[in-house]
Amino acid sequence: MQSKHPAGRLPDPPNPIADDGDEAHFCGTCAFSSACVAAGYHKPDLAALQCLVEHVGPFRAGEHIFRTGDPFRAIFAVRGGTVKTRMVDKEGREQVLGFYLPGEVIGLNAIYPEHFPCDAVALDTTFFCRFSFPAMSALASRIPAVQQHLFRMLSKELGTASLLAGDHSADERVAAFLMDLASRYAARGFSGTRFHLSMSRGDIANYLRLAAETVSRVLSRFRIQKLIQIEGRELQVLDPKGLRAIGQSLLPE
Amino acid sequence: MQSKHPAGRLPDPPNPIADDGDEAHFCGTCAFSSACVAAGYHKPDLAALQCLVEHVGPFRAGEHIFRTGDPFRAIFAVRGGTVKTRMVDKEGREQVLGFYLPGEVIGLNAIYPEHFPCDAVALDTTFFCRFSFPAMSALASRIPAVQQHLFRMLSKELGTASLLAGDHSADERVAAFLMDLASRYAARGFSGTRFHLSMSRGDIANYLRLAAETVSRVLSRFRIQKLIQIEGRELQVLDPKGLRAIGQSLLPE
DNA sequence: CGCCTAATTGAACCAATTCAAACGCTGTGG
DNA sequence: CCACAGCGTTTGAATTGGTTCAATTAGGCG
Repeated sequence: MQSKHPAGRLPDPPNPIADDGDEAHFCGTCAFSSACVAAGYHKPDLAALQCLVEHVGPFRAGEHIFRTGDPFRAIFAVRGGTVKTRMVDKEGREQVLGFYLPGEVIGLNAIYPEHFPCDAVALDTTFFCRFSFPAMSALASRIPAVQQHLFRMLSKELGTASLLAGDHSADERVAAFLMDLASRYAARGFSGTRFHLSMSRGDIANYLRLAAETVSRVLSRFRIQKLIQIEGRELQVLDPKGLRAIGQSLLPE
Repeated sequence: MQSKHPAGRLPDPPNPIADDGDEAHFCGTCAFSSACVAAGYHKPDLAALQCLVEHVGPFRAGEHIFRTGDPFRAIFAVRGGTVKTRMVDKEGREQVLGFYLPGEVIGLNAIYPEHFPCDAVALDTTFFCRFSFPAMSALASRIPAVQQHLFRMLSKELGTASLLAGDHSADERVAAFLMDLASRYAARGFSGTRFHLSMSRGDIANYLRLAAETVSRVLSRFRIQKLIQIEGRELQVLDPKGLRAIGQSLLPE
């Protein structure tokens, strides 16, 4: 996935969602694939699941998928590209809540308030599967696997605050952030050692509750220490063990 | 887990759950009350809901309701008392994840991993309703209101990270913490201006990512500024508007 | 080419931490 | 009954990691 043309301002989406003809393959990296499988690809249930999905996009860097206060009607699975969610307080200060990679889902935190409590902003060219939530819950009532999948996704997201937890040094936070990204990319079949940072240093810093300058300094230090290779936003993890060791107290296990 | 007499030192709990005879009234402050109401108090569904509930407790200060790694079988609604959830990293450092008051639910973050990812520790004498999660999901499939209620609880908890978000001063954090507690107490019918802090300064500090000394200093300052009255753990909010103003960027609205 | 924004790097500063000491409360044991 | 130990809390003084301010460099695009 991940558009073939990652850079921002292309006149037109390079590869409009072209693989619709091969749903089974397309869904392989989708957040709902396991639910689909559980529902059974050949049962009529699957038709219902397909039915409530809508492919949306492309959105380009800086565009909003939804905005704070928008009425909640659907959740979005990222098919390609990267998204940040953020809140903006009334003084205009931004607070980055998270980054979402292909296969991950945004909008779950809007179920309860029934309005989106945050903005979702594309960091590069992004595509989504849009799932009508009312239709999804109705389906969940009929198909236990779908219900279970929703419960699990929600519960999983509850465990995601860990990168921000605790009083940890800038080094720990940045190392843990990089390894978290790496493992999430790896989990979706991308390289876990070489990837593109779709977000700016400022976004990373904001997310980690650091200053952009601090993130820059830490990354420079990691490079000097041969933990990573980084040029602009192209990252290569040279010493995963070393990074993991630094960020260990913030990472799983 | 959940023995009636959890190894405690008291010969007997002061006020053993005495209101079982009046379920409807008892459930008034319960986290599931709205689901019960939606299910209809007089339908057979309600019987099913009652059926999967088990009253557990008392637990006394310091006792564990569940521990990291315990297999996930149930969620717990706090009936009385206060609970903290926490993680302990391998260096032995504690990380407080949250405090839970009567009417609130713990254990939702264990659905996905299928094991509790944290400890739950009683801060004072606590009682719970224990809901078998398999039974609960089965019921949710049959009763849309129950399913919706679970979705909403999960989603609501996703929005709870806000007190920790952002780079905010100690004053902002503490003020927001106090007002958050106040509003949660008020929402459950307790006083929102006078309440007991069941947790130590150290727990508050850990939760807010501050040092215990800092919390102590801020509280002292707030007292001098006549924002609060505080003696030990007995708190009275004298100037809710003032506190809210200080913590505004961390609080709803 | 030149503008604009992002990123890097250096130096000064500051809020919160750490270190340290004293106080108060509670439970224990002589 | 009182002395003592242990823990939580408060308060003061010194330290520091990260921020802020500032200047420079690099990169993308009209």
